[in-house]
Amino acid sequence: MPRAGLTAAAVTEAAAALVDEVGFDQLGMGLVAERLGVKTPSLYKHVTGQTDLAHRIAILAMNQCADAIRDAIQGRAGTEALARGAQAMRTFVKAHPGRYAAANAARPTGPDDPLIDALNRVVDSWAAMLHGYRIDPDQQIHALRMLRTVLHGFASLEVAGGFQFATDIDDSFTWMIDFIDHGLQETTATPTTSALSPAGPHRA
Amino acid sequence: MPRAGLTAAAVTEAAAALVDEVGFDQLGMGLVAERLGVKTPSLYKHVTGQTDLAHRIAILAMNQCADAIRDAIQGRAGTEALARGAQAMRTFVKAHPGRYAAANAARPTGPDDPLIDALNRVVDSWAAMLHGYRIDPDQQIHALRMLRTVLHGFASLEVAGGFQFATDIDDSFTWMIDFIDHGLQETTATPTTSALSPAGPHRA
DNA sequence: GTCTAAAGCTAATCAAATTAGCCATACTTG
DNA sequence: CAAGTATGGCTAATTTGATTAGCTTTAGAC
Repeated sequence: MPRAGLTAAAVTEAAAALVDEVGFDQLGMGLVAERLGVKTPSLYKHVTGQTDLAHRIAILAMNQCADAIRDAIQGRAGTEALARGAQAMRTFVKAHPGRYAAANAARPTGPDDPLIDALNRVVDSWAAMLHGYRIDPDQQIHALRMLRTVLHGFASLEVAGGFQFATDIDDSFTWMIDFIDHGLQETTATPTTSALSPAGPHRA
Repeated sequence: MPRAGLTAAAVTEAAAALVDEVGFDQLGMGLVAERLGVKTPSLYKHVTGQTDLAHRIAILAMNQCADAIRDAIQGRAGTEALARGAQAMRTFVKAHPGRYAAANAARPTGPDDPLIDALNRVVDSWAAMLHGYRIDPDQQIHALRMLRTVLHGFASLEVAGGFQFATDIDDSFTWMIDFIDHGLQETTATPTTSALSPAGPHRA
């Protein structure tokens, strides 16, 4: 009986492709093994178990996502970087819903978990996109978190089928990014009244 | 041996309390039964299985969430309604992370699934909050989706521990809501350039 | 006071992940 | 090139947890 020549990376890739097709909640060792033309226990020679496998999918996903965003915003800044980066993110998630779900479910196992690096790569991309705007340093962190929130929230809702039967999701997405873009351009502008804090707008 | 006097609702409540404590991914029939002082198979007299139970938790969660928001925005409108509704949402999710996760994982089983009503109740609350702003009818849907995106995204990231070790999450949240509020107030104002669409700002 | 539907229980079944232990393969080294 | 060894993959066994079968007893209806 010939050997399959598997590796941890190969198993992870196969599993990632699987969850993109059938959904992350359908991940199973049996399905992965079948897809690789191998018996289930063989997988344990490459990954320690299903938990480990899911974790590896998450790391793969975040690194691929970070790559996609980096490529999209190459050299651009401000409005254009925001628009392209956001679109790249959304495109990635739509193409790979399963591995994105895996990434959402994953939790770092320790301080030196490679998942942390992968997540940071994505966040760094968002931060790079914000550099084009003249944002008060005190507000940088808030703007960055808003960006994460919006992009993650949209991707998450879309993958989960939250926007049911709607055909104009694309319009809503571009509208939303426009909204953010305009707001960011005015973040350093004249103060008005604040919704939650009596002090003023966009305080830190 | 006396009877426990269970009911589908009681089982669901117990399970919801459980997942809020140990996390939705730790939901198990055994743990729920133990908490109710009953043997595992007894639960099947009230729910058809673990899938059904998770679904019921989701419905409970969304209805409770909708109630909390409704109470928070009682009679208010515009900026104030936005601020209070958003806070109510976040407070609920922080207090009940497990059932919120259940709601995220749930998917309607059909057109008359009560989960749909529950979800709609929440969305209706967001819509009510927007009524205070003078938003172009064509843009209402986009603004509503943005609101969903932001509130879900923030709650989701926070529950998942996405903002690690940060102490000023509250500040970021209020900042973000302020940002949205200001943008919404200007949505009907003078046009500028658009990030993604050549036509103009905030188009439908 | 019986009678019946439903609640809980024990015991059995099933599915899926995981572990144990065996054998063949493919490098490695003399 | 042959022998040695670590590793990949397999079959068989174990474990855990959900689910089902079938029995027994309770609690409300008549």
